Amino acid sequence: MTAEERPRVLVADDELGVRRALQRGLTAEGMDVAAAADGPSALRAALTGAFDIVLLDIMLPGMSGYRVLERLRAEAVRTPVLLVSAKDGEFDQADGLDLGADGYLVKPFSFRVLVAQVRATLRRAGAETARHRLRIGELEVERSRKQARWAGHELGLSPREFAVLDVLVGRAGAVVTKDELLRTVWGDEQAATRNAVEVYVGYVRRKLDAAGAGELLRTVRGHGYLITTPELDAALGSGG
Amino acid sequence: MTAEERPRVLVADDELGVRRALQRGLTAEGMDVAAAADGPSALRAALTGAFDIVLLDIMLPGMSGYRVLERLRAEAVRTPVLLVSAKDGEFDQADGLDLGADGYLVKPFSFRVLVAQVRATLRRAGAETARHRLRIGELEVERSRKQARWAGHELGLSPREFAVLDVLVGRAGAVVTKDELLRTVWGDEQAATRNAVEVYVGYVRRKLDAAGAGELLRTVRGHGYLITTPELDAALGSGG
DNA sequence: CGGCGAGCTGAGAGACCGCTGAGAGCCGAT
DNA sequence: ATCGGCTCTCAGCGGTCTCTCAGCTCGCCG
Repeated sequence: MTAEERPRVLVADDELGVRRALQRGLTAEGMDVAAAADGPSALRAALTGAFDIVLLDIMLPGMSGYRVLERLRAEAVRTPVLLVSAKDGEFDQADGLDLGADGYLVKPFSFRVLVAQVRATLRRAGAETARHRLRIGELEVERSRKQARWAGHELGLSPREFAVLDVLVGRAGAVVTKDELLRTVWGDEQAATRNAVEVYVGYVRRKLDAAGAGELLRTVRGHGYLITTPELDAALGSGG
Repeated sequence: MTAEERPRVLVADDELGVRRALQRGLTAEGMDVAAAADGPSALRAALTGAFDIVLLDIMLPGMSGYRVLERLRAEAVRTPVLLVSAKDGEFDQADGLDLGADGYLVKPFSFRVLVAQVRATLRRAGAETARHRLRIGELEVERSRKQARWAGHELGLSPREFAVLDVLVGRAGAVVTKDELLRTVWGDEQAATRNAVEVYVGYVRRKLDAAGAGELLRTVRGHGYLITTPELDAALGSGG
């Protein structure tokens, strides 16, 4: 597990100002930030497992932060979650921690405390729990087992193929260029050419097709490749 | 996770009343509690690694909680630490988390919040605690006796073979690479080559086969070896 | 409509991976 | 000294995987 990549943070808050501020601030701290404005979309985005940490406001429209957290844990998603609340009642805090939260922040919090919390939580979780299992729709990528499944059906990828899919899924919702794939999968020496990437994406595609995942891995002509879901589009697209 | 044993808690606080109260309360919650009244003795106790969690007051005679924590981490002791303080300044909190604390409590805290924090932290750390007797389906590995059995039938492994199986079983459900096995079984000097790992996995396999455990130890080409069972797959795949 | 460049793919060579049998070296027990 | 068990290396074998090449398709632009 590469040590210091850019951590991916999901911010779930109903106030546009908060989302904007956190997005700007955390980006400046070297993190990739996605945002969700309501409970259901926060849950959908978090369920993909594509994030290293979730900042979850408790009072969200559609579905409370508590219930989002509860559902997440019920689905065996172990992404670290920091609960954020304007309340400071002890009951809230105890309930949140019992539900499997990894920390608690009370509004108004200082940005410095927030960053320290996020960093500490990321450090604690390390590479082990975070983004251990990724889910994009029916696609499941289990890193500890080097296994990829579509609708429960094992794809049987070779190591290279798995590495390619892993990178794409890890950056789900964003276009990944061929050069990026070359760098991360083939290494910085870049022994291989870009065509190798095309060939391997082709292999992965064939196996996805065979399992029934037709249009999942898309080509964005002139830019690279993209794996996404509507949920992620929403979170990553709306800048706040 | 493993069945709930009694967690061992170290309480470091200079006020006798607080120590008494926590001792009584946490014991009633099913935990074993030890207490330290000053920094140096807290450090000495924590350095033993015999605790599952440390409640560390920041203002301690002889040595501040910060420095205790710092020394602990410097000595590579990773026991979870909850910092406790009367202060609520943001700087304290940020510093503590940066030093490697696992949580923060501000006095006066309610007992309910404390217990929730402790539980949450234990739960988080819990997965990695050592286990003595491992069971993977019909396979039983008894570490203290260096014995492995399949369906009650002793396998008769040599020390090396046992060590290999032990690592694999300890990581059941995840792929273990040959280099990882080399490091953990053969030691960091890596006197042996990767082929030695292949040879020993072969030996272990033969003995497992002889006992009737055919497909247990699988090869994941290009990645390493994997021991798993349908039950484990199910647990990791949904319930966690 | 024609041309260009981007991307896709079938074929194939060679490298690489993992397994195995044989056996050398080492050690403790007899 | 001899034996047997354990550890580990070596060489060789299938078999798979990786990656290049060349030809092809397709979308885009003028």
